[in-house]
Amino acid sequence: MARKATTLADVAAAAGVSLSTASKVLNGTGRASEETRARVRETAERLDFRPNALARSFASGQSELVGILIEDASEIFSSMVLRGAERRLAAAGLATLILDAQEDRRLRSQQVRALDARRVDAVLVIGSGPDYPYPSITHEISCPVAYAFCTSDAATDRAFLPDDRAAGRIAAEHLLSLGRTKIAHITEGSEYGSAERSRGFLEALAEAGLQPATGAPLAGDWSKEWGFRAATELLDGDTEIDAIFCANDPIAYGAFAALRSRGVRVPEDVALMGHDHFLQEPKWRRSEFLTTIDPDLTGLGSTAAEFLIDPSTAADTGTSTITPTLYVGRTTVSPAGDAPRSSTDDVLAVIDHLL
Amino acid sequence: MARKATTLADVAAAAGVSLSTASKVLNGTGRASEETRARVRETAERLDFRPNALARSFASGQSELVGILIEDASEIFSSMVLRGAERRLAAAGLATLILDAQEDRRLRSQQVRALDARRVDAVLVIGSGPDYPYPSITHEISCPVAYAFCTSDAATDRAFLPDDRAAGRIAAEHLLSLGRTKIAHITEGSEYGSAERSRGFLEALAEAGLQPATGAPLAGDWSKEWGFRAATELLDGDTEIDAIFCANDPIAYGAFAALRSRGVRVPEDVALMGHDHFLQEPKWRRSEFLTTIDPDLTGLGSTAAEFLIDPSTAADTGTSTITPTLYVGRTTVSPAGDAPRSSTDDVLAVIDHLL
DNA sequence: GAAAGTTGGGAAAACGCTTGACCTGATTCA
DNA sequence: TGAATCAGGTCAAGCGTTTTCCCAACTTTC
Repeated sequence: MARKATTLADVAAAAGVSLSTASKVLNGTGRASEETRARVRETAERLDFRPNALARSFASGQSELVGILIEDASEIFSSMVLRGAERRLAAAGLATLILDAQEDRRLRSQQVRALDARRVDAVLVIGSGPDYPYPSITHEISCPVAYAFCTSDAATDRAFLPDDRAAGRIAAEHLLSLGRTKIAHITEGSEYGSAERSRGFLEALAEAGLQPATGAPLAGDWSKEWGFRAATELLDGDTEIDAIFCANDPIAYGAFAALRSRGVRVPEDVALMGHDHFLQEPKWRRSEFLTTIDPDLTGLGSTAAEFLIDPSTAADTGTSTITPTLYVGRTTVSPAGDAPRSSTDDVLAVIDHLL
Repeated sequence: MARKATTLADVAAAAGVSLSTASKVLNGTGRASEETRARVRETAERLDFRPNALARSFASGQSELVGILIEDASEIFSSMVLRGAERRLAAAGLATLILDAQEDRRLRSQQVRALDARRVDAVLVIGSGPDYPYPSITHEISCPVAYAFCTSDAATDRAFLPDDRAAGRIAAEHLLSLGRTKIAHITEGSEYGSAERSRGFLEALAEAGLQPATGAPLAGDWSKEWGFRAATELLDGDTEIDAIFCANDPIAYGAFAALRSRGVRVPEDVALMGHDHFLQEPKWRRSEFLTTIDPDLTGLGSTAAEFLIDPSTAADTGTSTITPTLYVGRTTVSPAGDAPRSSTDDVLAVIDHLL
């Protein structure tokens, strides 16, 4: 500990130049002969000069710090956005100050003040999804603000959202491209939630002159239990189906269990797909089992970060969306030829036994 | 944006006092009459004075920022430690600067310099577990450093680890308390890894005059596949067992699948337990299915943070351990009375964790 | 009623760096 | 040859606080 830090003044003195010259050389601003540059650099190195970032920030008015206001960092979706943003910012040499509001309004405004006090260069707000507009903080702080995974309640704020509608379309197009036509849709039923996803799905279906096998989507909640129940009822009913699009992965897993328990072959008899893809993260959970759609939340995070780093990369106002990606797994397309059975197959066997 | 910030000087002038008086009042240092205090405070309030934290830090030498150096924030164990630490620090009004080294040595030392440059008040290193000693950075930076979820390679550094030995003991004691005596132990086999956990387990067993049913623990890796395989072999062999302690939860889930696939009842025929408990986080994954031991990694994080906030709370050198907690689930104790227990629940649990 | 203490408050020196104005000598241009 | 240009540097003014002295005016104390 306690090693009296060497200051720029020390370096300047040791190198026989003025303070300002030393500063300019080390920052690459201003002019200096090649010789002087070298001497200053070498001296700084030799003296193990570590610029005091506090002083620098203070003097230059740039903290090289960006604040991230997140509603709930332990929530899986937000945390993916966070990760994407962090990486991008780190790559740009910006440190991040992450404040978790834990859904507490009072805390939130305190935190805005704290970020303002620390003179962060920019703020990224990570919300709880498209359905929860964030109270705009753009005017409470004097730096650029972007909203990721939420909109702000001020329409002119810069926001980034996943393209849920596209996700729905992609799902429909994938299933249609496989020749499936009797497609069921198990979704969540609140007014918001999966609405856009379903809308996109229905649109694409309609463009192909189709509608869900059940007429309307089956609406419940986001749980695997609901998936299990819905699929079971579907099988017990008399609508014939050859595919199911579930609004999220848990529902799809539940549906899968139901299908298998009735001896329905997936994907041969019924193709199954979900949406989220995060169950396959991190590495230890990776699998190529379920066909699903990845809203690319980390991409969303990095895009939002990119905007803050260099606002010219995007329109500086309004909301833009991130295009999702389809991940094809074994629940819509059978492995080619006699692909080696994975240990997952064992599990499937187990499930069969259990029921 | 751009609201020209009001400075302390503005406040002082408006309140008709000197700069220093204003500063003292607002910080509660120095002396001032009650009347002056009130006036200054009121003026600051009225002018919406937001102290420039950068300047303050610069002047006072205290950044009110603690750096967190984490090896891999996307790794579940470290991230729990991180969460615990963050919460504790936030509660103490300290912001955290989180740097993810992503297991890159060069990056790591850059990051240490970055933290030093920013004059953080303390640094918390979050490692990758007891088996990966972290190269001590204590002398590369002039502030207190604590190591959480790892030791440093300098014995005198302050480190915090989970008490793996105690975890093993607790497991044994739980199973013994249930009257089980033919207990198998499926663990991971590297030299380090689960060694302490197993040691504690074997010790406690020995104290009861027992040893594992199989004589020695079954050693493999950390995967559910290994759990499945080991349990299968166990059932195929001729050692009789009435309980299995698995070194982690994935192994336990694999073992569960194997047991169920053979029609073995859990817990009636064989009691099963694991270790980790994190699969049950976050909320949407919570379940009380598997009996397991929680190493209390968030507690570890907050304890380490506590140490940095107030070093007097603990010895200021050496390693200390965090006591784990037992969570009793349905794999060792049947639900009381005739609680409904559909096998569907089990299946869903399996799907959830294995696929 | 003088010495000693206490209380309220101010002046000014850091803190370490950035930055723009300015200076000097050499080179170029007309 | 004189003016204009330019490279290479230096000077000094901030930046917004904290903090260390120091002072004046009261209060006690003996």
